[in-house]
Amino acid sequence: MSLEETASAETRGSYNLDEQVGYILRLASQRHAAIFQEHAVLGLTPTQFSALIRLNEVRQCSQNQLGRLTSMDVATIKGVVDRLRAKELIELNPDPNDKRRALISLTEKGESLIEELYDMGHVITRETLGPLTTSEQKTFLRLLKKLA
Amino acid sequence: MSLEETASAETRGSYNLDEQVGYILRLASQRHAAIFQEHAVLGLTPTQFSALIRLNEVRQCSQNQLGRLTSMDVATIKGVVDRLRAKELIELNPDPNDKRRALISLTEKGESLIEELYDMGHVITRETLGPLTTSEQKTFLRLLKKLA
DNA sequence: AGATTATCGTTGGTGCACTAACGATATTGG
DNA sequence: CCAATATCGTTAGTGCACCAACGATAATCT
Repeated sequence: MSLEETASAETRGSYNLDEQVGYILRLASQRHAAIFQEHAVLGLTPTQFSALIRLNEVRQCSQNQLGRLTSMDVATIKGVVDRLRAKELIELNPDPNDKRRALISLTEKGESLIEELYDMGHVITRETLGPLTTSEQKTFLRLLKKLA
Repeated sequence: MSLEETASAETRGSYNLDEQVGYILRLASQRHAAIFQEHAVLGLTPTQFSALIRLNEVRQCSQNQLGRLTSMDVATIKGVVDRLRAKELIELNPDPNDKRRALISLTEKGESLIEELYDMGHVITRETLGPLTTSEQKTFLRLLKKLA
């Protein structure tokens, strides 16, 4: 990076973008996404990962329920479910009690992946929080949760 | 939300999604995005906001430079620049010394918006960090920056 | 000077995230 | 019982974020 492109410390204005929580939050998310991608199996994305983990917890639920369990919009969870189905990690069956719903569950292939996902998650978390000491990590997670 | 949809604390598996930094980071980003949108003028998005602030700092630069200054991919900054141009907040002029480049700068309309953007940014930051005490906010920002 | 290498901006593709509207089905309340 | 309301999943649109490939232009290095 050339000198002129180093972020200038407020040469103009009384505002430092580099100190704004929203801006830094985006940078941290970008870094985490990159780390995730490095370790991801089957090209799984963070949202796909979350959906699989939740599905393993609840065993079975509708699409919109899964969205709420993972904090995804109905439109977002639809795309995620579509892609997980394409990867044959989940399957949809009609709900006998509600013709609107489809019950989603893990396939055998999905089931057999869970343990590996746990390991993957731990590695990613460890690497993401790597720049912090153990005690800083605890503090950070505690405060971050308050903002979620 | 019905009881069945309350996130279950690891009924299965040795993994708690709700404690993973990536997952919480996504939630916090979602919350910040919602707060931003509430206060945004002209339908500005966080990335558009960042680009305007940086442009006001450097006065003039190329599209890719602006991308680097705001940590955006070349493809991403292109879309942001396109939309800011459509809003007539920035303008592009050919660089006399480099036929590949276009020099980007704020328009008068963009210029006149900056002070308002500073105010807007402060309000958004304050509300986003609202759940934390002042001392927690400092700690949080310090640790978050380490992860960016 | 000429070939290699780098940078500039564009395009197409994928995925996440939200809004809004829609038809179908369920639930609720008078 | 029937009308109003709610929920389910789908679709279309916008925007951010990344990758990969591309032609054009610049810079570098024999």
